[in-house]
Amino acid sequence: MDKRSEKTLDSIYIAFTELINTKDYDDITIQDILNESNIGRSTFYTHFKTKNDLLLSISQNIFDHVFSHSLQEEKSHDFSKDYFFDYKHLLTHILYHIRDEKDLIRGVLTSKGNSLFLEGFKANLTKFVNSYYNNYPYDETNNIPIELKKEILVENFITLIKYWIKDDFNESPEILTEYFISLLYTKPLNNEQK
Amino acid sequence: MDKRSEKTLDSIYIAFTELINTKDYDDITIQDILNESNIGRSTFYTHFKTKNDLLLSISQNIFDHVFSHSLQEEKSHDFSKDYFFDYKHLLTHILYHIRDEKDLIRGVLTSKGNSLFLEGFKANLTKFVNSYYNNYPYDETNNIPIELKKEILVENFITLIKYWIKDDFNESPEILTEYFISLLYTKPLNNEQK
DNA sequence: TTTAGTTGTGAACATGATGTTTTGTAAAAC
DNA sequence: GTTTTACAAAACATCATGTTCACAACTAAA
Repeated sequence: MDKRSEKTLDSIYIAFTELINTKDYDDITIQDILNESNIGRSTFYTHFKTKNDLLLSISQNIFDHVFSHSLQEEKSHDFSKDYFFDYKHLLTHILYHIRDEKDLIRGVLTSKGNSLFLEGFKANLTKFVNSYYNNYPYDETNNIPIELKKEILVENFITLIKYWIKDDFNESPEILTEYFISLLYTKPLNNEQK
Repeated sequence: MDKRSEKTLDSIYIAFTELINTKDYDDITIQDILNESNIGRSTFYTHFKTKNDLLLSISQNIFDHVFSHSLQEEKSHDFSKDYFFDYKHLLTHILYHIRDEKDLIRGVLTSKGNSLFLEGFKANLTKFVNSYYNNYPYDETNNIPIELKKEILVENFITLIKYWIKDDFNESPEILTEYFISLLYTKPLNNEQK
C-alpha cells in the first residue's frame, strides 16, 4: 500500500478519534475532519464515500482487533468439557482488547448518533452468544424465549462496557467478567416469587 | 390554545409518525415533514426550532402518556406492604400504555438516530427504578454495584420492548411482565458457579 | 536517473437542506 | 366589528455535501 495513503488514513483516523471525544458523531462534519486532519476534500472522497462509510471502516478495525482472535480460538478449541470456564476466559480476553482501544470505544460508544457502531458491535456479540448456545444449548435459568435471552445478554454486555467507561476503566477485566456472570445466575428471592 | 395551532401540530405529528415508519430519523428532512403535512416552512419554525426539537416534543407527549399515571399512582400509594406486587402491577400498566402508542414507539425505537428518544425513555425508566429501590433498598440477588444493576434493569426493559415490537406486539403485557421479572430472579446453575 | 502510473491537492462548482424574513390573507379571539 | 394571531408563499443567505479538473508530489520499476 502506498505510504501516502497510509499516512492519509492515519491522519483521518486520528482526527476522527480526536473529534469523537469532543463532540457527538452527529455534530461532526466532514469539513471538521478535513480541518482537523489537514487533508483535502477530494482526498477524503477518494478513500471514503460518506462519513458513515468512515465510521464503518473504523468500526471494522475495532472489531477485527477485539473479536477476531476470540473467534479463531473458538474454532480451534474443543469445548466439549469446561465450556463454561473457556467462555469465561474468552470474555475476559475480549474485555482486555476493548480496554486497548478505550479512547476510540469511549468516544464512539458515548456519542449520540452511534447506531452504526452499536449495530456492528451487537452483530459481533451475537455471534459470540450464538456460539455459546451452540455448545451449550440448554439454558433453564429462566422461562423466557431463547431469542429474547440472547438479546438481553448482548445488551447486558454493552451496558457493562458503558458502566466501565463511566468508571474510567478503573476495574479489572476479571471483575467485569464476574459482574457479567453474576447477572446470568442470580440468587432467587427468599420471599414470594410470583 | 388556538384551534389553528392545534390543527397544525396535529398534522406535523401525524406526518412524523408516518415518516418515521418508512425511513430512519436521520434520513427525514424538515422538507419531508413540510411536504407530508402540507404546512409552510415558516409555520414549522414558529412551532419548533429544529427537527430534534420536534422529536423532543413528541417524546415528551409519549412519556406523559406512558409514565405520568404510574408516577402519580406511586406517590399516592402506600408501598410498605406488597411492594413487589404493586410494582409488578405498575409495570404491566406501563406496558399497556406503550402498546397504545405502538405506531409511534415502533418507529422511533426501531429507527437509527433515535438517541434523543432513547435518552428520555431511559431517564423516565430510571426514575421508576429508583423509586423501586427507595421502597426496597436491599437487593442481594447478585454482587454487583447498585448503579450497574439499575442500568441493567433499564436496558433490559428497553430490550424487552424491542423484542415486543419485533413480535408485532403479539404477546400480552402480562406475559411481558413475567419475562421481565424472570430476568431479575433466575435459577442458579446446578453445576459449578465460579 | 528517468519514466510511467498512481495518489494527493486546491479551487471551483452544482446541489440541496437549513433557517430567516417579508408580505398578504384567513381565521380566531375579544 | 375590530384586533390579534397563525398561516402560506416566496425570496434569500448560509452551509455542508459531493463532484470535477488541472496540476503537483510521490512511488516503483526499468
